[in-house]
Amino acid sequence: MATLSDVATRAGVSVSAVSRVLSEKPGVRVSVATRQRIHDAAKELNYRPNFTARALKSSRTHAVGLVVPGVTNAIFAELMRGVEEEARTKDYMVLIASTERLPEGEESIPRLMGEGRVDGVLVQFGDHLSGDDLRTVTDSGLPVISINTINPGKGGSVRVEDEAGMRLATEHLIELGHTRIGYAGGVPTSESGQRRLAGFLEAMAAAKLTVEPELVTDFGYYPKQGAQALDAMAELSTPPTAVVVANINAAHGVLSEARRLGIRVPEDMSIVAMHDTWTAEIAWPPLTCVRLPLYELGRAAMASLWEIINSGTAEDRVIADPAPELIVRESTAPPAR
Amino acid sequence: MATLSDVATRAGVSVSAVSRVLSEKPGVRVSVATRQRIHDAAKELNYRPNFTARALKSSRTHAVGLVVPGVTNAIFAELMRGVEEEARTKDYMVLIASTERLPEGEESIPRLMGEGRVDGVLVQFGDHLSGDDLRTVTDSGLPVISINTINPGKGGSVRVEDEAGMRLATEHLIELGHTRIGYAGGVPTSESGQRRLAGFLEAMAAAKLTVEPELVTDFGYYPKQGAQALDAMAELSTPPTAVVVANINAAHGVLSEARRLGIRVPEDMSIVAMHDTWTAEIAWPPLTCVRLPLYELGRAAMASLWEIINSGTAEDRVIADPAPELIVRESTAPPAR
DNA sequence: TACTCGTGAACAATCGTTTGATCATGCTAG
DNA sequence: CTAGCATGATCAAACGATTGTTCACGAGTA
Repeated sequence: MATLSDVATRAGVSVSAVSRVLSEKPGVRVSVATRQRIHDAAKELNYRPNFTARALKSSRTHAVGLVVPGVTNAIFAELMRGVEEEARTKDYMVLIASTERLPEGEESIPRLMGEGRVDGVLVQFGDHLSGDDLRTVTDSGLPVISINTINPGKGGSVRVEDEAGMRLATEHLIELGHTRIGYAGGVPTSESGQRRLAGFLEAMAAAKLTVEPELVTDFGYYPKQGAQALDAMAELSTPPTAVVVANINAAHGVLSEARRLGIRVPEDMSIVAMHDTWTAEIAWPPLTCVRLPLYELGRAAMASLWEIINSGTAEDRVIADPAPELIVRESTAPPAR
Repeated sequence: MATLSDVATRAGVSVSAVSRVLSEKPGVRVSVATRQRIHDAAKELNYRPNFTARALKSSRTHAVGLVVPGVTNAIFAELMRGVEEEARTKDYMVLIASTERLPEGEESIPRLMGEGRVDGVLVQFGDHLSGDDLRTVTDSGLPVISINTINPGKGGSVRVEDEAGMRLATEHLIELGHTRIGYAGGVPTSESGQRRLAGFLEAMAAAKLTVEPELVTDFGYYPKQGAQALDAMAELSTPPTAVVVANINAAHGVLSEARRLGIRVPEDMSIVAMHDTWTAEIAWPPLTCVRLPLYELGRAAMASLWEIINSGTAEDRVIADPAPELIVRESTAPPAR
């Protein structure tokens, strides 16, 4: 690896001259001739600025951390793609820190943040939003953008229109003629989970439909928990004719469980799910979903983080463009009647 | 952020004393009392070594790059989970670099590697293994482990038993009684693609079955290309009664296309796919798959990279434990007869 | 001629750690 | 009583880049 001083020697100038020329700051006084020699030398040696040195001097690493509950799900993938792409335009790199399967007493989050490895952090706590973790993150003093959760401390947040999305999903079922509608939600402590439930309740109320407590579950966002939710509803004396599932991963669980129980979808029961990932299309029946702009959420999150890094200002943003959209596939139909 | 010299001041000793004590090198001569004071001071100030400074001095960043074709697929997720977990045990961080949607002339790979950001790189080029990219990577002088491709230059590689896996899949269909078996493969330039095809051909040969060229396609590993493959086979005068699909993502495409064309799986056609991800279970019918140890592949890749970083030795490894395993679900059945 | 001023470039300190070299001290041995 | 030595700690030079300050030189002005 060629260093600045290698280039300097080859060009016959001082290190500082090289630094100034190559960093292209406005207002540097260097003659055209030297400038040229420096550029030539740099090219010949294939010079690349050493990132660690630069980071040490400037205390900017040009890297951000992305803390997510797990990497093996399509929702995360969409989000991450957005983050990655925006990061690229900002000349940033993304370090993934998954909180999945963290061994007890694991230190990776504090370490990621405390050692000056990153300029800021994007946090999406999933169902298991641990108070401790959250505090570690916000207390670190690093710029933080929290995804789908209003940041309790300082720091901005970015989220999607969960309520509107949920309303869309619920209204779709109502329009189809369903009146006995179940809700399979996430754990109640999660903020976005609360917003989704609110959206469901609003839509039901607007249609003057009653919501029986036994039809509202909150097991969680994973396939197994979706299955659990369906089990709970199936054993009721009169099960719902349609279920709104607050997360597509859980919806996949609902689907397999329905198959196991001999419940036909959509003939016996309609299913509509939150989030539209590519897995919705490969499911059977293909899932009717509400598409939330996850990719855009990722981009916005990274953009906000960049802003707060560079200007110190944190804002809470709601990503409303594109608006939540209902994608009708084959898991919903009018009630059997 | 407290620095070494902050700690030194508080403990009333020199910076070097602190450094030596905290880095716990064997054979440092420091009195118990001083040692104690240093530890106390460090704790009180919540000292954490600055990563950039350390990296600059030691030219070790304790980070590795993971270059993958794309992040939005379950195969990658498995792999990455393995890499991540192994990295954690080695006290390393993982930087993701996706080659997906790289704008023309994008420099992110050379930059990732050339600027001393990472100590080594894990590369998995997918279908689009670009010669240039590969060269950039191997020429950089950085430790490199290539995943599923024997490294053309120096540097180790790590792969799974593609042939054996493919044989397993093919034999399953043969045992079910199929004789006219199609093969939907990846692009022919990929090494693992060649190995898979070889495995298929071996199994067919061993059973003394003929392989008609028109039944062997090589469109690629993505859903759309799987669909293409099925289209090509469906328009033959006598389509195959079973198809081996060299990648589960492509198999999902095959499945939807089959539905579109009115081909029932497995009644009209059996499908067996390579790779067993969670999406196999949510598909309809659930896909019969061959499970390759992708998670273990990830771990092994990271472990190998770590070795080459620390000892300079590169080895080519084949991950054979656990062995490829056939997971029979509902996409395969005896031929219609 | 002496002075100022603008220009182009070099000097040198700094970021936080690591680490070989050095030094002060008290003790043992000759 | 002093040379020799182990011990415990400090000094100081890096690592590679950035950046405020200084310097040398020639042109322009009084």
